[in-house]
Amino acid sequence: MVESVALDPVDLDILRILQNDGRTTYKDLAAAVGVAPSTCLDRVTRLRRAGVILGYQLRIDPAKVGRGLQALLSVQVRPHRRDLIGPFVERVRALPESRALFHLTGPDDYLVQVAVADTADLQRLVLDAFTSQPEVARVETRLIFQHWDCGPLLPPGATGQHRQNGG
Amino acid sequence: MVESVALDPVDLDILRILQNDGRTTYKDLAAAVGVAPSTCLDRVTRLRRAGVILGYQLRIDPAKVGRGLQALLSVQVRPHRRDLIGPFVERVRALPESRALFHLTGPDDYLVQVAVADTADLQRLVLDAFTSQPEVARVETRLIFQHWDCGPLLPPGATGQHRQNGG
DNA sequence: CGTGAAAACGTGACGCA
DNA sequence: TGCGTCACGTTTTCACG
Repeated sequence: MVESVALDPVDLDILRILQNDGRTTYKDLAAAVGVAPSTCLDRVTRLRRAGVILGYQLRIDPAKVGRGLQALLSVQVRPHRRDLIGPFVERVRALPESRALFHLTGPDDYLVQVAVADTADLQRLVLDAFTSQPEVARVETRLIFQHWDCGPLLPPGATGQHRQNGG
Repeated sequence: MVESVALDPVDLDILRILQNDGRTTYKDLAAAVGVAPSTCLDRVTRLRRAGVILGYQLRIDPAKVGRGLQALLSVQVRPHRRDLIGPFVERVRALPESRALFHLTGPDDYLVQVAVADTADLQRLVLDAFTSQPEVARVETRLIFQHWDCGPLLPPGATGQHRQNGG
């Protein structure tokens, strides 16, 4: 089990700011959280080594790059055995249309978020990459009308409320 | 109206690299795509103004900040009227546990991805923030065993027109 | 779109509470 | 032990060809 890392209020502030703008300079970061730039650098380096910070990612508007339609595919993989679901997961992850993949409890084993050009492109994807596969028992397609990325993962005002469990 | 922007191979290369590491320096970017650093800066500035680049975001390991459990909530909002779904969306977006929110076709109107500490926390969230609301007709909770963020949004080898028949 | 220069920044070493 | 001050190498960024 992954365990929580002890995070100072300073760490939380840094994470919160970097979530809104990952290219914030250490100088601005330092001014915002009230410490020296070198301290910020030290904190960020430590957070990255601790695995709290996984990376910095660019957010792109899918519609602007010819992927104006998004959908969710609920997929049943039957039989649900390791030797089948492993390759299935890898194949789905390798699709350029895939954006996210969830392994879930419940009757629908997997949920795949895909971004395509249009409905014809979606049909092609479902037929060619999913229903044509022998291990795929069922696919249910739902279009995404609208999609919101919710705010920062850290609670906005919880500087210090975080459980700093010693073990 | 959202429209695809004409993207050079250079633009696509830049986007692809920045998606893997949003803090890549313009110098490294320039060396990777084969243009001058100032040109890279110009391209990125233009892409940001065109709305292709939405922002730079830090990726954080939820488990490391006390959010080791994730779930998907399928929510029916009835009646499905604007005056009800507007506030519902805003309320869900404001929850610190919310990570993403989808408005979908099909019987389940909304899908909410949440990150919580444990099952007790999840139960509290479902009861207090969802089933207690009058407009929420039904909530179905599915735990997320595993979650994959899929590769770059741009097709890996499509240096050219982004409208390309993949095979 | 590339070149070059100036300003700003990242990034360590060192000293202090 | 952790933080701040300082200095240097690098990067960003702009005007110009």
